[in-house]
Amino acid sequence: MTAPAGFHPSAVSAATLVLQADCPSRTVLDHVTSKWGVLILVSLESGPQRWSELRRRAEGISEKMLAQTLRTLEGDGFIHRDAQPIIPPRVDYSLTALGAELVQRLLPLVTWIGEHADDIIASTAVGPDKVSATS
Amino acid sequence: MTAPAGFHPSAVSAATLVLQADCPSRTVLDHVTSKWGVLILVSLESGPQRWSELRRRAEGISEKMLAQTLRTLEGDGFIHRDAQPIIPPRVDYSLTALGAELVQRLLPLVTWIGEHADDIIASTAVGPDKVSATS
DNA sequence: CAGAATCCCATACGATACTG
DNA sequence: CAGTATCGTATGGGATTCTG
Repeated sequence: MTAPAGFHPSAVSAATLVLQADCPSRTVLDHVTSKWGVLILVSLESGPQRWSELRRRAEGISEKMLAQTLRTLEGDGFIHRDAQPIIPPRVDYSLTALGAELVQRLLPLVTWIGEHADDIIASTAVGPDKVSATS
Repeated sequence: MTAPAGFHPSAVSAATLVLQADCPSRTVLDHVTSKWGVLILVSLESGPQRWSELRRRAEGISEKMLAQTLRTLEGDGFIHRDAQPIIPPRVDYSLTALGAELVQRLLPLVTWIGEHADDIIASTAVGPDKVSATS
């Protein structure tokens, strides 16, 4: 079907699947890379967390987007939702095995970005070469 | 508690930077994980490509978004733009050294998604799932 | 506390037309 | 060929309010 098993174990073939418009991987990628998807997943990497805790950790997220992102990620099987029928309610979110696998691929990315973001933003030269420096 | 004693402090801290609202890494992450950012970067992994070729490979992208995404990524220093002053124009885009580093962190992610997307989407149980209308 | 529902706006995005 | 400019729409997403 989509992943020819007989091909070389080259990572490229599976990676380029996402370039195809009709491929399911496009959808999953969109879910994960949605504005808050990565942040929620990365936050959960440090263990199960409650709603209020996630909301605090993913700085700036609104309740609406937290709920929406959590539901999408849960629908994809990345996140497990544990609602305890008590008053007041307590709901814990955690990574599923699948989610944990995903996050393992996410961490190198966000870590690298975290380490290089300063340089990248600092050198914001919105031009091919240095924009005419000092002229 | 946010500082688990038994973990590797370096890796965790850089990864969680992105959770902070004011952190530059948030901006870079948004650029990279923008709707078309990942696709452009992954596409360029297989070597320098012309405008028209990128447009063809990133299926579904509009000219506007191709231009916009390329400029943002170029501004971040991930992509190099080589415009040849000939008629008709020929412009080649390629990854910079920085961009290549980034893509190395992107490939495991998109590869993994490419390999698991079918399962993920297939089992899409979004709450009270609608009965599959095979008709 | 953990959400759902509603309102509403900003902008991301696509389609088209135009240009050097 | 490789864009830019303009326009219109869809949707993302924040603020607020309400509920069990």
